[in-house]
Amino acid sequence: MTDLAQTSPLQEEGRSARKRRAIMEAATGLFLRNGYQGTSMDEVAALAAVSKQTVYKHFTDKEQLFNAIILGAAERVGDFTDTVAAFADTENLEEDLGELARRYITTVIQPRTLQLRRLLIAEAGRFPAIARDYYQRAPGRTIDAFADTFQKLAGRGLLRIDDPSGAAAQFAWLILSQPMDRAMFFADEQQYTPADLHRFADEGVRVFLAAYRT
Amino acid sequence: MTDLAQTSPLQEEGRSARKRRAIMEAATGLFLRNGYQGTSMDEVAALAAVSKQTVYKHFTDKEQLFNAIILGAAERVGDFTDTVAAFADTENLEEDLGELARRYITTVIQPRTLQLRRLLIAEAGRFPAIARDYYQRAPGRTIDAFADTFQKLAGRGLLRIDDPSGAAAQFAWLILSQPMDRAMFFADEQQYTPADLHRFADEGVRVFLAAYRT
Amino acid sequence: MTDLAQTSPLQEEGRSARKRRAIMEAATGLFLRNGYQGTSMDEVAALAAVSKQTVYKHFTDKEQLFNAIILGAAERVGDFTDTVAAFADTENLEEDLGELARRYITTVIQPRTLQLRRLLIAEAGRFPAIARDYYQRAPGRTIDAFADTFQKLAGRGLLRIDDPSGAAAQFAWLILSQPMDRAMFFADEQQYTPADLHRFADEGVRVFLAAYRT
Amino acid sequence: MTDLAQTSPLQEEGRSARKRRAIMEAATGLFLRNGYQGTSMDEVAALAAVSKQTVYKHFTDKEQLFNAIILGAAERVGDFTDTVAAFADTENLEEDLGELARRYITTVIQPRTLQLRRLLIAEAGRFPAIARDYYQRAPGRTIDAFADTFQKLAGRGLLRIDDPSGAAAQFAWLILSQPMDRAMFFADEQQYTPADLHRFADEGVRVFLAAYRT
DNA sequence: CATGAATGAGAATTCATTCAT
DNA sequence: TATGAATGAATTCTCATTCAT
Repeated sequence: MTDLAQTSPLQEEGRSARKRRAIMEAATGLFLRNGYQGTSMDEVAALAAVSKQTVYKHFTDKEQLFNAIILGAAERVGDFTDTVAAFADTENLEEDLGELARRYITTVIQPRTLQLRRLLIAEAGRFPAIARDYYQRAPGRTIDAFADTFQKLAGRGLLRIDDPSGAAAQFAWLILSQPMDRAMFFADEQQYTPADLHRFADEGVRVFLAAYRT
Repeated sequence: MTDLAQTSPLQEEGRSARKRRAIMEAATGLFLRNGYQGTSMDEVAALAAVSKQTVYKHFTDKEQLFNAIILGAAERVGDFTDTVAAFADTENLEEDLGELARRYITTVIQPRTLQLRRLLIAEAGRFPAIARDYYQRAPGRTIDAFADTFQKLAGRGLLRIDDPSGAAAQFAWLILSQPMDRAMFFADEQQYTPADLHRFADEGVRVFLAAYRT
Repeated sequence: MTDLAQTSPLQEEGRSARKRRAIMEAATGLFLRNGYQGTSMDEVAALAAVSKQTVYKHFTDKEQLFNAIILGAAERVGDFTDTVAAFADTENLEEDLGELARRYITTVIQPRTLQLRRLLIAEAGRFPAIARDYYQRAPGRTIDAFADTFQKLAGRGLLRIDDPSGAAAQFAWLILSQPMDRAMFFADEQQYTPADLHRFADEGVRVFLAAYRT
Repeated sequence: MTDLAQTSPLQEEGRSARKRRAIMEAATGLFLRNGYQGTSMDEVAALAAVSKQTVYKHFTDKEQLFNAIILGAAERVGDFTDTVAAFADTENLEEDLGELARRYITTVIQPRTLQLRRLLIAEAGRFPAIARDYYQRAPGRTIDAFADTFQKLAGRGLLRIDDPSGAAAQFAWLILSQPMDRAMFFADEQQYTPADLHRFADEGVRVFLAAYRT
């Protein structure tokens, strides 16, 4: 009876939606690990424990499945813009920026995000539109948020900045580049401890403030 | 032996070596453009204008061919270490570092290098050893050279640096990150003019010196 | 029964019969356009807006569905026998035969009829029984009617005919062959205007009468 | 040694050409019997006793194979134009035209030709270009030859003809229609004896001459 | 040694038909 | 009764690799 209840029509999520979710989860894992060409529809169906037909009924073809997977994964990438915007009101520039940087790098340098990034770079030739899309959203949106915030801080006389966008990009990469670059080339291994990441954040903030603080 | 002598007695490079080169050139282009799985041995043979058997005579299998291609392409990536080392004797820190940065970014941000980088990131899961190898050499070696040079400059009292490796990495990425990141996601399009690149170099140098100059 | 009554007590045609009709209409169009193998049960169900199960409830399998479609379409092919029989009483042989021929060709050379003919020829190997059946009815029945009528006209001394069946077949094909043949090979295009068809009819009648009129 | 001689390089036809012929023969039989969709590339390879790869190396895809088969089969359809042209000099109109008609129907009403015709009609929707092509050549070319010859005979005062093309078409179909039509709907069975065919020819000639002889 | 053919598997996709709900 | 899912095979086409000539 309990078992039956799970599949009963009273559930909010129907059989169909459940299967669709199973397919997406399976495909996400496989695409992220093995890439587009390295993932077969058979594998997806098997891992999702559905028939190939069901996969094809939910997603017209492999390309559409890939698209859906990427969009889904990209959505789940944490949104950091609000946090960045809030920082514009800081009363303690150095400390708050340090804290922001630490949270930023900790958010971005996560296995899922890095795998997604690697996958998109790998498939940029085959799926230019998807790559472009992702590029503009992550970390593009966050960098834009930084640019806005830096401009406000410049308005408050706390920073001296000519080109907020350029400065924001410099800030972001000062913090992220080293672990990100390493992660791109080391697919499987564990990468960095939180302490490591904090150090990158702190060093990046130090350099940034040396150049841009009034 | 007599037979062979008849066919190419005067050639400096035997038929075999010539064909090997043809195969490598064909495979390099194809792998860089289409990736590992996107390149078939048939295509390689056809583009090199040799038979498939010849390909397999020279390279045991597709994996070995890929290895050879990557090593070959990586070697051809410009060596910048001497230039960096020479800079340790500078009499004009700001100007010379600016010039160095401009040459650095111009060297690195080249289609071939970028394609190679994308390819390696794409195949990092399938070929961890190759990716690791490349990571440590390029831009690793150049960054090491920067680290050495920055330490010498610190010794000469021109810079104030605790962690030369970290500072070198920051320097490199301050300059390269933005165009590099963009290039990773935009496979085909033209990317940046020399003037654009110079601006990245100049801005990077400015920030770096603000943080590290005595 | 009570339950059923609730769902459609007033309908003349039950839900079931309506769906059956929808399936047949959908299948007819698809089979005629795309052939037997070119039509999938999925398409049929989708176009008829019913579930596949419903299709299978009404028609055991694809073959039976095809059979039903052909029979239905063949029935709808215009019956010309009465018109032909009436002509036996003509008082004006040449003129009435011309008129008859014009109506004959106009009736036969119609998209639906031609598509059906092409379909049956295409599937004659797979469905010999159906093809045989259709062959004997259309235009077989009409030709038989012509044979009867020609014999009567011979009895009235208006024609001189030894083999009424043969003469009837000659008459029919003298009129139909050219546009029919063309239509078989040109699946999509518009074929002939009414004026064209009338010319074929007139020319056919002229030749026929030259050979068979007393 | 005898066996080896068959495959020696001294043969005019190389291995490759031999395989190509084997594939075409196999495919011709299968396509003619089972149609385009009813024939699988696996079957073709198996019947030709070659690997699927070999099939695909000779013919890019199924469509191209089909094209080649049709062209080959259409070429082998007997050319009747010379015979028809020679008839323009006849000294014995009725007898020679009868003889010509008998040879004509005997040539056309042959299993291979009929199968090819049925196949082309079946696939006219999928391959309009091929169907059009065939239509214009066979029996189009022969009918054109009849038209030329009839015109010459009219010039010699032996026939009275306004529209040579129309008369030629009438002539051809007067002779062919009945067995052709039957053959289209009866895919497998034996159809007509030579005597039957001669009767169709004679009757057709009789009617034609009644209408067109001076 | 090098070319064409073969192998044997695997990929994407589709189909007719049948369960289970 | 009718819907979505499942089944299981088939189809077109490609691939890496290996023989045979």
